[in-house]
Amino acid sequence: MRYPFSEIESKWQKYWEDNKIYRTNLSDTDKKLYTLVMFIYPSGAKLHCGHWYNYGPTDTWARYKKLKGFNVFEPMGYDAFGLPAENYAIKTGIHPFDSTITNINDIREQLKKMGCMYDWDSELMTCVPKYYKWNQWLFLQLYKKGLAYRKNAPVNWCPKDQTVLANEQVQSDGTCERCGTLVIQKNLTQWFFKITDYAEELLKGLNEINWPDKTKSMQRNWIGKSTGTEVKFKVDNSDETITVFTTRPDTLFGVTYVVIAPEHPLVDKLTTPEFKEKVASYKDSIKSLTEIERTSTVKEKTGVPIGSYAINPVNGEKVPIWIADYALLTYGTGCVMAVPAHDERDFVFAKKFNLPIRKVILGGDNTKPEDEFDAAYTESGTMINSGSFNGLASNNGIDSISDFLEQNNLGKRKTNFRLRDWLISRQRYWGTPIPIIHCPKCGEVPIDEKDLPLELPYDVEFNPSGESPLASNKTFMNVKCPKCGSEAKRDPDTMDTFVDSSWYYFRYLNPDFTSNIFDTDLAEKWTPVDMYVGGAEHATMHLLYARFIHKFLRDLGYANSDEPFTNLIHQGTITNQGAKMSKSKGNVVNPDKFTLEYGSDVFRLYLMFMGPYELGGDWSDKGITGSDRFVQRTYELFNRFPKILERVSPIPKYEITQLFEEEKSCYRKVNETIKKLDEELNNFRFNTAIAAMMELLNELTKNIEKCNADIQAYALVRFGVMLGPIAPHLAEECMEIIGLKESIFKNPVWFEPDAEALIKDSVNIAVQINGKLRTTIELPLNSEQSSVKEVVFQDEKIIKNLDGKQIVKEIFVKNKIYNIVVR
RNA sequence: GCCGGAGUGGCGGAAUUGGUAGACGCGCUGGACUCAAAAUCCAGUCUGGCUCACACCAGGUGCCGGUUCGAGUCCGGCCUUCGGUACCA
Repeated sequence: MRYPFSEIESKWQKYWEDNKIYRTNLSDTDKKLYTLVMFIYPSGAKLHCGHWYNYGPTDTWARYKKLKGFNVFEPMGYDAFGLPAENYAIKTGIHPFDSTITNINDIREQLKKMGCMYDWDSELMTCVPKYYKWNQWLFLQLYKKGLAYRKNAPVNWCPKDQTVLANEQVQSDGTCERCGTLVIQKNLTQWFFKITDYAEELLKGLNEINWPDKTKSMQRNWIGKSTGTEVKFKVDNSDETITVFTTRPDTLFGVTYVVIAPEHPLVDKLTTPEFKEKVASYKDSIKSLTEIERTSTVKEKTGVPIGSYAINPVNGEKVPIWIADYALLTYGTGCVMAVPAHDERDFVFAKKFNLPIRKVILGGDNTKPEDEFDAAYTESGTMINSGSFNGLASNNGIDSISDFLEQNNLGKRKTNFRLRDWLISRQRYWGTPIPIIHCPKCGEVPIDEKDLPLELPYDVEFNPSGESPLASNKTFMNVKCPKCGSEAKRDPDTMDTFVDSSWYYFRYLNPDFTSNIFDTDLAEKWTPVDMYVGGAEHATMHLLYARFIHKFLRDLGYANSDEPFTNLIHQGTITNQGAKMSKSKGNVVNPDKFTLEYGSDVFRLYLMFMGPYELGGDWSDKGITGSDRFVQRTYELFNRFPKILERVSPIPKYEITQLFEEEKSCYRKVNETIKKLDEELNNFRFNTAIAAMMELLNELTKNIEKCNADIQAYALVRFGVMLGPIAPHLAEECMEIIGLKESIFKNPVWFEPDAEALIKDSVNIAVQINGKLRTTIELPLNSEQSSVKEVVFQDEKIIKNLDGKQIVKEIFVKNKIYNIVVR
């Protein structure tokens, strides 16, 4: 009979739900295991293959741990605020709240049909006041500590989505992470979270977590710590001082000009009258360029001198001051000392504008002071042309010159980070309102915590106008100042949705908690998250923000750990014809097609069997029949032994030497599979785990009929339990068929392999001549060299191959090879 | 440019510390069952040579070189490809 997946899957899903099999007892923290997947964005596109690939295998891991006796907590929820719902509303007129709730209801049904062991009592969504109230609370705590602040700054603006974006949300080609539109720069007053205060700790903490190296290194690069020295250059005929940041103070004597970012406030002050016009027109010319064009490494560098001169603090030399597009206002001091001889960018610039190049380091191929360069020498070496520092190794020169500068108050050591503060305001409707009132008299006034939540009004004109939709809602905007009572305005912006996701894992523990952001008693016991699984695309966004907020909450006394996610795994990306699946490309594969035809166990199995989990791969449904056949054959196998457990009770261990051949073969394979599966599942190697199960099925199909009933029961029970994580519905059904009375997930059990069954009595030894395989011989396990040798030299093929040759050496590796080296 | 991952049959992919390359699955070929088909089951399937067949021989893990008795695995130099990043002083 064909496996009736549809009835059976709904039967067990109902059973699991009715019996609350997956309700986690959070008060039992012995062997607690918090397994989490990145929560789902409830778009109209519903569950796609990528979600399945994330959730299915992770649930297999969670179920495996559950059977191993862990108290597993595996929740699911909805990252429900965000742009797509609002864009959908603009297009269709359907309110974001309504479409989001509809989508959530649909997606919940889809999720339940996947058959994951989610604790549905812990479900949460971010778009409801009982959740986002705590975003506002969190904002206020950050505000109190000076970590939430407003400033006017050049920001990334997406013309299509009509909102600002964080640096992290702008892709490397300068386009919007969400919609792919080219991002432009705008000066706006925006809210920031001061993540930079935690830069050093965010960097150090990476050493303490078990995350993919790639992700850690991406975060390291993103944080971009750089240690160097700030050097003060006096300006000739002026009281102003230019402070530059350099990582190479050892090249200070090689400075031949100084560059300031064109937008730097000093530029106007230092431009001499005769250069005013040139400078103004240069600034105009780069204004029209986007940040990306301006900072493109391909583009030729441009710049103009501004007429004044800076004085090198170590040698008193006057060098011209330039403005150039390659100096960035947002990094360091916005001013650069240029050393063309030892910096690539300065070199190219100096060549182009005929500025002097002075060598101060010798080393490598660069051995003669008078030789001309065709490229900058950026390595270390011996210092020359550097006054009293001549002859010093430049590596030491870094310290010596820094010391000199600090002692003479000409500069100081400084650490810079590439990381910028997190821009969190968005000029959009569908998000958390910012709990600040702007009073003409008192300025920024935070809302009193007891007045939270500040609810997002339902009736809002959300067509994009470049202004926050909330601004047009008078009843929302107009408010009395809580401090002085005068007419004031609310902040019209909403928060970046990454604020929602930066602490949601705490909230799952009790999503209905009302007296605080989350239940801190539970949080202390259950966080950090033990295993977090989600896409690598969040490496420098969500995964960085969550670490920051976690540390902040810890500092408030709300968490007792330093990091939110102890272990992290990224599932690979499933592509279609080489391209990322996306609605706009029209290459999205709908999982329903397969779950309706084969059932969710088969689909889950197939996704896991495709290849290594972290690699992903290109979608193809070619092999899904293989997973289907595995399920069919398994079902048939169990149906051959109905209620066998009511007739016999296998003992935990059999003496393998007492079994006859087929029994021995089944018994051994069962125990080998337990061992293999244990290792593979534990390490997210689902493809090889399933291969092992297929091997076991092949073995049992072939030999189980010939075994005694107690061995049959022994094998089937183990096979069924191992099936539990990888095909849960099928496993429950199979176990019921053979007479188990209760769900294996209600009374979790996992079998240990019988060590004696894993020891083979004979092994194949490869016999090689000069490393080339000539034959294999079967011998008892652990045969010594002398006895192996005896057999080897009686072998016809070996005798033939050795004919006329001189034996130089023989190499023997026990149970593996016997290699004869000849001449 | 820089950082990281990946290159193995027709395809997805397996291979402990270097020790029998191609597990498992798909597909394909042949056979059984069937009036026939589907499904299922059995056998074969890295390439080339030779053979009725078994056997046997040679070659083979992106390319070139090296270390070693022995390299898919280690080392050096490339090529292709997929991610990330973009003048960060």
